[in-house]
Amino acid sequence: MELTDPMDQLVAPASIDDFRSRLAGVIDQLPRRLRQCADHIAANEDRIAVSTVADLAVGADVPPSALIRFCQILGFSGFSEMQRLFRGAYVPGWPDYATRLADLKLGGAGSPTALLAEFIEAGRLSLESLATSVDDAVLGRAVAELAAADTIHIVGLRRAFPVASYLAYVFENMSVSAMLHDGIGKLDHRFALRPGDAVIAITFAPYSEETLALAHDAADRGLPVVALTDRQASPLAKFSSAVLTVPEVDFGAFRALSATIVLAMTLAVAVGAARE
Amino acid sequence: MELTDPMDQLVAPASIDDFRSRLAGVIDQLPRRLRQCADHIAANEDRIAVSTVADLAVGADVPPSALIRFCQILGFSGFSEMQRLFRGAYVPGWPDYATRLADLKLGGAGSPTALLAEFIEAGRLSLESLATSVDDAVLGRAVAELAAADTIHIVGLRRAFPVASYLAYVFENMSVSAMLHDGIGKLDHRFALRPGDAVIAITFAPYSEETLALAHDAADRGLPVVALTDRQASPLAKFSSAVLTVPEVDFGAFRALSATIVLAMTLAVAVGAARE
DNA sequence: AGCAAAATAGAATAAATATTCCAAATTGGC
DNA sequence: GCCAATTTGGAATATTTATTCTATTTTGCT
Repeated sequence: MELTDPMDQLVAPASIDDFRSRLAGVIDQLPRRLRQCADHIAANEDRIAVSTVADLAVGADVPPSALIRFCQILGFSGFSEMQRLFRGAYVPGWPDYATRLADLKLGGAGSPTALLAEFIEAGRLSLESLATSVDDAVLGRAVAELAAADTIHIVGLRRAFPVASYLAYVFENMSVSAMLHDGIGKLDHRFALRPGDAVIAITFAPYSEETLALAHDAADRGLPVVALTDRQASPLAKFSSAVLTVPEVDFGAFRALSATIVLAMTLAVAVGAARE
Repeated sequence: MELTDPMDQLVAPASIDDFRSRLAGVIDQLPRRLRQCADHIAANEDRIAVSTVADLAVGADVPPSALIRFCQILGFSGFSEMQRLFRGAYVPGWPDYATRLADLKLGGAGSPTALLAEFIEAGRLSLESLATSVDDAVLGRAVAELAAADTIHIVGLRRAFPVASYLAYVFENMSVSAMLHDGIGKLDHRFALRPGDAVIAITFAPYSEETLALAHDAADRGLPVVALTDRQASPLAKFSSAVLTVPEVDFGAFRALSATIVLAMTLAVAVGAARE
């Protein structure tokens, strides 16, 4: 085979699909060693992002240099470039997103329209990421627990308050007995939480003391606590029976709540439906 | 914090769960920089396997050495060992958003995950149409008017209340003087609205009387009123100086606020930026 | 079988990446 | 407001990892 075919050299595959079709195009005119590379790579596409040349070479049972020649035949400059494609394709857009937003300095932000475009993009990505990250089993458990409860207590302050109030609104519309704790009358937790009730606690870093306290209190009394939070290691996780995490992109101190609101709405509507 | 606690040094976390609980155990006794590492790592667990120290350090906004110290506190010998753990457990999530969404829908009509898929889709559509439907000129005018105001009055009840409270939160964080009218003390409009102030009114069909009344009142006194509503023919349009419409896609009887929240955030951040 | 063209292995080198270390800055206790 | 202890940043270094190069082997052709 002609290794220096100028056609192949010109440009590297720009997407995984591109990569696949290019691989399919050459695979059966490759000599033995390179064929081994192709086979092993094709069979282990999902490990390219996290492997070294040496790892893959051992797997394919070829010397490292063969693997690199193989990458070059596909149009990459070397293994690193191919790996970059696979690393970047995984949850596309996320890697440099936080950085991009961070670069958008508040003072230097362009027109409101440009800002809007950024936030729309952030919201879109958050929703996509929500789709792939939600744990069906946990969501199901959360719905079941809330559906079985007498009264649902909702607590979420500061940044989480809009979500909490939205939940309260939807529950009310569905005639589900719910109580929104807004932290104004701070003493009422202990009297309001009754056996048979359940709690939805919403908080993001920096976690609000009052929210944690109420959730803690409820857990101590054996009530189910559903957590809507930003990560598994959240302090809420310690005393929650179901932890739902929402991957949301921050902008400075601000957080677009698109994904959180959508998840909250799902929870509320599913609970309402389950009660009928 | 004692960095050389012998307990932590002894053995590296053996699993991701182990890692998470160890992280949760130390996270709130870490000093500033290390705390940043912890936050960023926790929020980007899924990228550890495919990132370099430098990448993550940039994301966390710390020097690389801080990140490595952080890994060591968790019990690893360094970053590489931590990465090894995540590479082993790595299962690529791939850009299979579409597939995943389809799977969710298949969860069976009525199941929480099927619902979630529908809401995510509705949210995405709303955001996309927001991008194309916003009138730059109107948005610019709204920002200018609000930026010039002394105090910004925010009114939005029922379904719109989460958006209003979100605006109030963001303004507060940006030290913009704002007042959230929650309809509890209904008499105060007339005394609160002062010359030089401006109003953001948010309402969707069926339009809330109180919101319209406050907006009307403000317009009568010559204050600028920015409307966030669902269509140009909204009753708010009559007495608003800038009408921003949000094309929110309904799913059944329910409306997600994804696009509305994003537009509100843009407004708030742009106003905050313009004030500096 | 003999020759030219292509392919290969592995050692040598280059590049990238991780880690250490210590002077400087910060924090907390008094 | 000072001192001791802790934390931090970044330059220097060590290590790992990728890539190139070339002598050697294999292949395909006559």
